[in-house]
Amino acid sequence: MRETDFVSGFARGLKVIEAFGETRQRLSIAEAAKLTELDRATVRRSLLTLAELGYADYDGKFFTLTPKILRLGHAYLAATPLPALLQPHLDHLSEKAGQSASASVLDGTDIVYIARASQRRVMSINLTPGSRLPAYCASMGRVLLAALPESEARAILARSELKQNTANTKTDPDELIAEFRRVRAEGYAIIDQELEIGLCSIAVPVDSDRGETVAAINIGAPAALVPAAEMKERYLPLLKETQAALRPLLRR
Amino acid sequence: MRETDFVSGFARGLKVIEAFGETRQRLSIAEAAKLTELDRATVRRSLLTLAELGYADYDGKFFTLTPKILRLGHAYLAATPLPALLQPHLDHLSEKAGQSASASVLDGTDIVYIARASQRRVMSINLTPGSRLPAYCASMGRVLLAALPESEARAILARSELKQNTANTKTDPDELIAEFRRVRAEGYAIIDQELEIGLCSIAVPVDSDRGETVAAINIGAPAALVPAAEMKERYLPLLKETQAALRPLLRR
DNA sequence: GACATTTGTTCATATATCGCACAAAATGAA
DNA sequence: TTCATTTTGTGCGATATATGAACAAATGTC
Repeated sequence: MRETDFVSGFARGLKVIEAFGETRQRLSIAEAAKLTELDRATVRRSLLTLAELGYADYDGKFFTLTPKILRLGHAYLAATPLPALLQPHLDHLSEKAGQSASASVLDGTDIVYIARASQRRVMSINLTPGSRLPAYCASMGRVLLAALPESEARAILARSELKQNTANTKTDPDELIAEFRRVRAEGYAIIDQELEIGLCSIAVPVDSDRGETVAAINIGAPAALVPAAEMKERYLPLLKETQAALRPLLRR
Repeated sequence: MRETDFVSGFARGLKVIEAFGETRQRLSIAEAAKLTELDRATVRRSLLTLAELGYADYDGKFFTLTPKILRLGHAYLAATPLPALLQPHLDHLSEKAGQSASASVLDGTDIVYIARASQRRVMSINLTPGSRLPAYCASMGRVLLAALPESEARAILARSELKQNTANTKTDPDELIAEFRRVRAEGYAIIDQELEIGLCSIAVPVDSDRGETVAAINIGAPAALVPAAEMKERYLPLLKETQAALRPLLRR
């Protein structure tokens, strides 16, 4: 790609949108400039552009994103066949298991939820399509990382912030790589309260008919109800069933 | 705003992202140019920029969005307190009613779902945060339009594609405006299979402590289980209860 | 209230992007 | 195959944007 095939004003604007997040619903020009490491004048122009287009509101001091910004992410969810294809299977899976079922794909060091059928809330955080979790400590993340060449998985771990979320959280890269090998060999990953106390989950890969892993699906359950030791016998058969049902549908 | 406070390259890029949607998961440069009415060279640069940043994949012929694009919409969902604040109330509402409960806001002629607690699937389409429905034929849409000055509501109707989805769908602007008056007076809207055969829903506004309508919440139910005539007595008290609980939480 | 900081805005100019026109390549029909 | 049509890639002049400094305004501190 040539130098001139890159629209830096566009790239800068996207960076500004991403500066909003978590606890940052309102950003001043200076704050956004600091977060994006762009010039204040540049950020100001991007924010005013967003406001002009209705993607942001501006009260003269702070900018906030408007729901119109959801059109952008929705373009993906509506445009990609995968979420729509997975959804009915997750519904079925969730009903049979009596627990929440989700599907996700990898984006950098995170997994991104692309579909979900929730039974009840067991996590402190609310997961919806678009939600992100660190891959290294999520069951679907383990499955997705295990599907990569080991060098790539290691590179992603190197870029990850390996936080000790709970006493159970594995944070040693070598230990994680070993776990990926086990996941590859046995075809599933189980997380026992590594992300959040009280939450267990089990995941399997979703493979296309060519054998490429295109996503992961999981079932999450409260540890109080379903001890980690029981996750496998209770849910793995259901997950495998769903996996098998999906495979012929995924032509690549 | 001055002419030079607008980054047209950014605006053009956002338009390109929105060109993806519904049945358009893969776009060639020429297709995207047609949809956006932008110059091919411009669209090409925007698409290559998206690809370079990892927001899109490019196989040399077609571009597809990647899940990274969800970061943009997620910036809103994570940044805005409203969805997180509503979610537990929707969970509670949904459990008490035994039906799906949702919350939405207005974006142009559409309502946009910002939170949802689903019990089981009753609609043919899958609704998640970011999903959009035409406002004129959705219960939450009626509530949100009713909250606007009548001239504004009429302007939105004029821009809407008033489609006859079912035999029940109201499409006459005057009839709709009259219905908005009733909604304002009585404080709720009921939809009896106007969007989809077999689906009823009832919605109320979510008002801030200053009395501004900031969102709408609803309960949807299969018409076979809950006839429209029963929606009010069964669910309106629950909705009103939730509405009252939310009001003091919404400081503006 | 006065001072020091931070923030927002403007401006001139160097730089990058746009859209056109044309070239090259791919596609499809006969 | 050939030819027509469509699609994609590229060079260039005209136009729009980014930059960083300077200034103005607002904010915070003592």
